[in-house]
Amino acid sequence: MADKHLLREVGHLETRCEDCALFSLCFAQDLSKEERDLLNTILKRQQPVERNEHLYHGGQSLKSVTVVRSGSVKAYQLSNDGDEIVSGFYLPGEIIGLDALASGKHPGGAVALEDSRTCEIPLKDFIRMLHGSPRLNQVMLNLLSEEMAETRELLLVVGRLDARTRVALFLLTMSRRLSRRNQDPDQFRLTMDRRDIANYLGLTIETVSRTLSALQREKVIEVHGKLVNVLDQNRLREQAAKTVDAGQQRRSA
Amino acid sequence: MADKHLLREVGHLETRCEDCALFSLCFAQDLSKEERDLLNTILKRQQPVERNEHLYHGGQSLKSVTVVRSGSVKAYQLSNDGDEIVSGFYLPGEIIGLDALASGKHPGGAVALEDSRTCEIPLKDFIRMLHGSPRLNQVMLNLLSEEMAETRELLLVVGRLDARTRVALFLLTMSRRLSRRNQDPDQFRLTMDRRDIANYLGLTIETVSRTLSALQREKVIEVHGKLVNVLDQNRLREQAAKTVDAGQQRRSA
DNA sequence: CGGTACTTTGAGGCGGCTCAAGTCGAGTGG
DNA sequence: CCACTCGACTTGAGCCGCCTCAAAGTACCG
Repeated sequence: MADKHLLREVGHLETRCEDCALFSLCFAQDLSKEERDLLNTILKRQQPVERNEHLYHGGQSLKSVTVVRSGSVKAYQLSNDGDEIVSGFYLPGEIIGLDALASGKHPGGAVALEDSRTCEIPLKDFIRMLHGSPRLNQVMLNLLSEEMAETRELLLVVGRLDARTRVALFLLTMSRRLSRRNQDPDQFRLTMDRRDIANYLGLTIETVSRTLSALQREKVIEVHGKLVNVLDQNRLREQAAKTVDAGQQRRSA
Repeated sequence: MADKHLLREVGHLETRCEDCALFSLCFAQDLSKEERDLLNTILKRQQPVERNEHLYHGGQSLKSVTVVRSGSVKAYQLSNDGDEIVSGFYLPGEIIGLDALASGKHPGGAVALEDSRTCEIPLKDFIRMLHGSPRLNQVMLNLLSEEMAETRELLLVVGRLDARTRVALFLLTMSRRLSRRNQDPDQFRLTMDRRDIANYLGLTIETVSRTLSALQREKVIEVHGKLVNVLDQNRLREQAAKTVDAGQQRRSA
């Protein structure tokens, strides 16, 4: 705990956004030089979050705009009956909790999947920046509608694709996102457990596990717990592209 | 066609936003008086759209911000394999195609489900207003994140609930939305066909039909083609609230 | 009225859920 | 360092809901 507070202080002293390794992935790159200078003075960098620690809870009011600096974060909502619905996973460079921008209240919660760090802009400062910068507004609208597109994509995946396709798509997406962060696209560690994956994909734990095993049997991937080794990108892509057609579902259209 | 052009002209002459019957449902109510005065001068009112006519196609660039004035509209996206994915239905007072605000290009298309009318703000004018009005920015962010919340809701519905619950929720939602527009919440006409409903809910036509029939057999509703008569709001709500638990799915959480 | 598109209804099969045992792996205490 | 434990993951058997395929019924429009 003492450590933590120490680190929070140290954060201020760190690099400027322009020098951050994640700059090319961060929304800060879309700002003008002046805006970034301002940002550099107010940004609280490298805030540590422990594994399983909440960044915020559902219903809580938005305190700051948060970018994942390292580690990974799970976002979820609660259904009417209190079930957790995993709505997304966030990797370094991505902004968390944008959906609270409008109402000022987080519709769901966010938890660190591993020890992580974040950069935070206090809401007050952020709002002030928003008022002064049409460009920042544009950037935010962009981010929101990007996330919108992603959610729509997930809608398609979760509602209409068979289990094998969902899992394949999940692996591919993770691979792609991780590789943009300088990790090996063919060998990575999933930071979330099977429960979270299943929940995210709208499947059961058992089905996810079985599907992973099947893909391994077919030498498309290798799995050892959270470690994934993609043996055959192409065939994995095929699985993901089958989109529908096979199993059930299709008609419509 | 001649008629149509005539009407487009006449549109300009109509009422001001403040006098519109839909004012309380329209985003215009959130603007300041000055902003609204400006809006009144640039808004193209009551643009007619024929049944099955497209408001825009996927990939097309955003020409104007559009509010449904009367009738109803279906929004859809195309999946990789060209399947239609119905992403929403829009009723009078609702804004269409906001998800194109960021990129400037519509990710999907929109078609009128019946002869309808719209109010349109040419994009140029709208952008100009955005630059001059932090408030309008806020309103837009609000609308976008509202739509985000809705899509997330749909995600839950489509991915995790059984057919009966999905259909019940759909009916309830339509009922609620229509009643806010001064229509009888217990007796209404669905403007979309079974195919669209099924697609929207991630089900097949047959399943939707069977479910409606079942609800009718149980005297919860009465259906005659597109006409729906809710006989027992409470029991319909029960069906929708069962959320999961019954059939399959649940675990997670 | 005949055609076409939409809707309903039925029979059957399959994917994924449920329930129920394992197996594995990391952390703990003897 | 090993035995133990507890949670995470895997695997299997069986069942159920929804999809598929097929055909009949119904409404709308020329």
